[in-house]
Amino acid sequence: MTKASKLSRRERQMMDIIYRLEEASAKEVQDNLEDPPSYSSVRTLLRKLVEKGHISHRESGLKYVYYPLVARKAASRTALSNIVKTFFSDSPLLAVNSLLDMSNTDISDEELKQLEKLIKDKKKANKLSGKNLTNKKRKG
Amino acid sequence: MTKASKLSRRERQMMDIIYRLEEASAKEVQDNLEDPPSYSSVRTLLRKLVEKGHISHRESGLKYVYYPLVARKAASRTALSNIVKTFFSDSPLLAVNSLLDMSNTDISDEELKQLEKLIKDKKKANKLSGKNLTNKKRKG
DNA sequence: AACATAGTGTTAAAAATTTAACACATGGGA
DNA sequence: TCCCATGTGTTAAATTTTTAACACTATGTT
Repeated sequence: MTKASKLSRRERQMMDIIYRLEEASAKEVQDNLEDPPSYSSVRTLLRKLVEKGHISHRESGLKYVYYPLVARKAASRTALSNIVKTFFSDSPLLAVNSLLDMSNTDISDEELKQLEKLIKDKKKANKLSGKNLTNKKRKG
Repeated sequence: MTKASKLSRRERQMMDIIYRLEEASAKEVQDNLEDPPSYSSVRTLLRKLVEKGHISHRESGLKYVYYPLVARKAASRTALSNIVKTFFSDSPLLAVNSLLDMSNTDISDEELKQLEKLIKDKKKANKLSGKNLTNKKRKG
């Protein structure tokens, strides 16, 4: 029953665009929509998203620029979490696995090194908090 | 313009449930919906999803059991790919990072080891295909 | 000043989604 | 056999979503 789960199709598309671009004018949103409706329609929907509290806008010169009210990071976590629930039996690791698989040639050695470092850090954190006895799941 | 992106709100919710449960009867779908509508409504929507080619059903005893026509794995990749585009500037690695962060205490040392192995394998694959010169991105 | 351009807000029609009412089928028990 | 519980399919009303028409404001240009 998350907030995002109540978005209609178009609203969802628009939110995605705004998140992707960080912020966007009505025109930009329209340009990025598939099967874009009229400019007028786009503006109406944007206003609706404002009313619903999903986005806000500031004036930038003559026009409005819209930006999400829930920070990108938080929103991305929610989105990931939902996918993990839906497709990966609630196991983030399985999702990571799939991501690495997917992006096969897209991950350079450089990046893999970074990732290894990240994992080492996690291990360290595990040791410190002494939670690595077997397979404990916290945070229910 | 993906198939899934055309789903309406309810349809999306239902697809998620079916993916999560792998397969589900109308009753199960209804039970898992938030603000569930009448049984009759659920069935109508399910039939619509069948018509649109998103799911199919087989008879199981007296009732129908519905299952997705796009395999879970493929669907999950599409979903992840969209999130990566929307929230992680198209970088799978950033998404992995976030997943590891998110699930902080939920990943055991055991799992981290598995992950390390996974990464080693990737590195090996990189070497074999000789794509690790600097930071090449393929698959545009 | 008159006009064109590029914005905005309001409102309502058109289309799609969502819901449920009704009718029919089958199996099990009184 | 007759009824009840639990399924299904068809259809249409209710609601929400989507779209665009229209009216307005401000800026820059001739």
